Amino acid sequence: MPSPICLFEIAATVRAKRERRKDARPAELVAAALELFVEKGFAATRAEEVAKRAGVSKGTLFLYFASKEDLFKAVVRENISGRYPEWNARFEAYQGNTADLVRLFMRQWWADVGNSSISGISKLMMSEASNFPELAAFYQQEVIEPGSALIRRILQRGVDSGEFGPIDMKYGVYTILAPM
Amino acid sequence: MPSPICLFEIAATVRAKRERRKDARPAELVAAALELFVEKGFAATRAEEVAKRAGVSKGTLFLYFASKEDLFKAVVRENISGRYPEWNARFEAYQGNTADLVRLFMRQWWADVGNSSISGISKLMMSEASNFPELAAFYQQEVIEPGSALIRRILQRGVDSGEFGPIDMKYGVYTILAPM
DNA sequence: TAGACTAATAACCAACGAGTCATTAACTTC
DNA sequence: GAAGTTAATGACTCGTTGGTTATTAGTCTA
Repeated sequence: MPSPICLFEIAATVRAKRERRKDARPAELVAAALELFVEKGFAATRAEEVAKRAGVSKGTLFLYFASKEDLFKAVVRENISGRYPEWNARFEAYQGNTADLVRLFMRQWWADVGNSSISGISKLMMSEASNFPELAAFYQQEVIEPGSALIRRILQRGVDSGEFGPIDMKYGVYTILAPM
Repeated sequence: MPSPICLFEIAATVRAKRERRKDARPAELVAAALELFVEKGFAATRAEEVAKRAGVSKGTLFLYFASKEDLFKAVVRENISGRYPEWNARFEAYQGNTADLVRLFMRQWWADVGNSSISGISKLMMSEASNFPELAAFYQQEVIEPGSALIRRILQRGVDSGEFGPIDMKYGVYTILAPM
């Protein structure tokens, strides 16, 4: 008697059970977590659900991430703060005038973050920060501060080159950051 | 030896323990719940916390409300849908031109809802609707639909009296509702 | 193919929070 | 002030979820 056909196995994306793919798991888990966190919020997302969407068991999730908060941090690093080095490098290398640089920067941000599901992460932090002070502090120091610093350096460049008048840096940074 | 002074009893608002105030409890619980729901969201707010802020035990909360969702519904009724009858009556009684009525209506809404913590409830529903379909349906039918109906009647009045051109009602309602 | 190594799992545990209920004590009535 | 009524409590249950671990089974080497 032939073994019965499992409908799930027809889907191209389906994989055998208990497959060992150590190097692919973290990225897949982070991707699943991003989707679910944005969709339902951090607190409302169940660890087991993330695991299921990534095609593994809950135990496997905790094999790669020490806690749910740790998983969240990985999502942020992978999608936001991990991009700062590249952005910083691009800023250092830039040759044109600063007004164009500001425009370039904001377009880049929109393409990489604002226009995708990643922007949901910032909204998330806004509403859940009070319930997860640990994560709020992490986000502040890993995302907000480096981002502000980059903007400040760009503005300072404009001031130094005489393109911009002397700006109050604090307000200048907020002016750029607010629409984001 | 005189009994020691309890600092808490100095505050004017503090009340004796186990006070029996059946008629005041529901309103106090609803007020506490509104604060906390807006502050932390529905799911993240603990029933016991609401009770504590209202100065009663958790058991007392469930003496007056069958469930946490029921408490939420009471908050919505008390602060939003409960005001529709008055608003409807004011609309029926209104004598002037419809453009002014629209302005009046929006100012009223801003004064009663938009400008206070109650507007937090709508934001709340937006983000938590997917996790609490029961509440989403309630909100839709108790708040959104009557609200839309009222706006529609106001616009229809303008069309009937010849003040407004023939509007597509669906878009007209959204145009008013969106900024709210 | 036997055996070592380890990725993956599923059963398990502890903490927490919604909702319940037997008990307590504040009022009312006689 | 004794007895009856009921508002209020806090200790309890039960389901859920973050996190752990003993066991299972792929993979690699000899």
